[in-house]
Amino acid sequence: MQYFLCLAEEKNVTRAARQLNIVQPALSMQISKLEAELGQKLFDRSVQGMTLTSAGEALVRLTAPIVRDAEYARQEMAQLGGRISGRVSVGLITSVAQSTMASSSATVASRYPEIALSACEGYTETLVDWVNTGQLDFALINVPRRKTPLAAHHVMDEEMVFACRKDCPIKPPAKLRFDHIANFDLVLPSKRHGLRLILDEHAAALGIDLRPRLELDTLPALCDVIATTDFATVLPTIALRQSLASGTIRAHRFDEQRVVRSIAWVHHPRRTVSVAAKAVLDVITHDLAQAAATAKEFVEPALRGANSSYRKARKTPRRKTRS
Amino acid sequence: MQYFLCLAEEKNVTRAARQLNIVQPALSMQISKLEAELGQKLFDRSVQGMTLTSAGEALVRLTAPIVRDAEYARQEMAQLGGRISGRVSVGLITSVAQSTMASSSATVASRYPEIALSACEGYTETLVDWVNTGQLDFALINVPRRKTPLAAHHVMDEEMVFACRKDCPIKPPAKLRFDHIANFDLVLPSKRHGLRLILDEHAAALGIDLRPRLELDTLPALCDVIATTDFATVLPTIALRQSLASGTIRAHRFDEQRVVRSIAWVHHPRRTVSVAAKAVLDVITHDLAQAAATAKEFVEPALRGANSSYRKARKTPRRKTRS
DNA sequence: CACCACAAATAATGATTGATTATAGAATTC
DNA sequence: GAATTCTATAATCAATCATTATTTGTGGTG
Repeated sequence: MQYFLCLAEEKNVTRAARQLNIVQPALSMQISKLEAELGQKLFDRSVQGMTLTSAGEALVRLTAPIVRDAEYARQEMAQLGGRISGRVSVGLITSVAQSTMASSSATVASRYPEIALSACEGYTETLVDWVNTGQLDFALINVPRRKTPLAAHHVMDEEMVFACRKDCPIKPPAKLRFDHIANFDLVLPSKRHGLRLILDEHAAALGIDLRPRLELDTLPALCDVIATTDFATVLPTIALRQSLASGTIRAHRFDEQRVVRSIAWVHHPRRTVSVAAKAVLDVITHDLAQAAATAKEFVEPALRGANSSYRKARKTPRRKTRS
Repeated sequence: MQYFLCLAEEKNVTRAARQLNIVQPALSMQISKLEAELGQKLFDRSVQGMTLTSAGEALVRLTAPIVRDAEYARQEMAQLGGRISGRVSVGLITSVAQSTMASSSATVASRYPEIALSACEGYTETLVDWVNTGQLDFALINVPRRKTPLAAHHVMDEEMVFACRKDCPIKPPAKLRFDHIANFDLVLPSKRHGLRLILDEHAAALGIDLRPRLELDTLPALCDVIATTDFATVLPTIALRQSLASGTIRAHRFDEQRVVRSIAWVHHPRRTVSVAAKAVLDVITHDLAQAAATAKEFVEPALRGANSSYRKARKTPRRKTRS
């Protein structure tokens, strides 16, 4: 039924199927089955797609409220939350885990005492794997360039910034370009890391060859290296948040040739996400947005507009320490 | 979801499951799965059944309109009928087939030109089998004493009456009892026939032993024998309709120890009946009721009350000849 | 207290559904 | 006329759901 409505909107089996996270023949079959069951044609087939017959239009009118009600019911039940329970296991890429889990796990524990949460950290690729096999209910990952078989939902975009020690001898120029980083000794995540892949791709597109002197996958360690040596790095802001807040390092936004990484949450396309899992997701994304917002305040040059003055207003931003 | 609402009403898994044409563990599993998905208990389990929690009540309020709308949508789509199409194959016990198919097939053909109808005749038992294997969309059968695995819906009850030649030498008494039939030479359907089973059971309950001199399963032939010889029989009225209308035989209602057979339509419990099939079913049941009504007019003694005078009003009832 | 009766839950197996890959057919477009 | 784009069909494979058989738990009864 969902299928039918989606197709009715898209008027194109292939596209609708993609949107529904299934393959085209599956949709074709379901639709023809539906038509057989109702004993009437719902679509007029043409080469530029499928268009509703009058019967199809009638069915849209009849079924639209149903899915609307169903969606509403789901949400209502989720909000009935005091008693939400269940086992929820999530996977997070390290940057997300580092910046959210301390606070998020506490929030979940207090707000949903009957949820048993299990969070694990891992590389995008392995997390996708865990989700696929059902070991994880969902995962927050870097959007992979390659198609995954999972249902993905965008969470946020985040800029990757240059970072080095506070009093680094080599000062980055005011208008920092990505290719300037060749002048620094770099410490970066290994190739197994999604962030590194993004950097490599970006560099390759600009004809640069990234050759870090050091490769480190554990972010706290990496930050520590930055803070205590003259190494520099390029990381998303939230990964640097702790160190930025403590004032040991500083971060510079690129003026052009910006690098952006996107975070998405993924789940098994044909397994419904429990309300408990959704609740956990909400908590984490909320904390993640929070973390990103505060982290962004430390990056130089300050963003133009309201944000900038806002940042200047408080030199020592408080941060939630809820763990 | 249907399951949930049904259980909410019944408050008893076993009974609800029976009503849903599934077995008890199936329902148990589905419900607990639903609870896991929503992360909250929907029922309080006790020994005298299951009672809704507040969350369960909330879900009832939320889902009841959905199934209502869905049911409404089904019906609407069915009524949008001009264009109903599809292949429909039905099975009918002989008595029903004889009295309806001539007219019903014509009606279906004219009213639903895009339905391809295939009707077959058979014994209750074999028809049930065909339905089970999916060779038939549904069947009209005698309600079997044994449980079938099919979903059954009552269609009509019908009296079985004594019948013999118009000028039979042995006149049946005014107040006919079932055990009187032992005085006649009987021709009855064979033991393979559902009607015969009903008669045998009825006879056994009364301590009578039915020993027909002749066994015939083809109803027209049987009627012919009745009309042309001194044999007598006991059959449901509609099976005798043709011969009664032509005046060659006469039928007598039993005064006591009545025999009633029930007709039901059955379909695969987990296969949805297409609207085309439903349309065909409607036509057949309508014609069947019609046939039963006209057939009843010929049976003696006339029924008391309104019916009786109605019958007397027209000695030569017209009958639809639509074939 | 053992025993039975009844209701629901669990486990193992089996059938049906639905998704997937691969492929074919029909209609445009270049 | 080859390539592209869209939908439909066929065969295979996985997951869901239902079934039978069995177990657990609770209350009534001799």
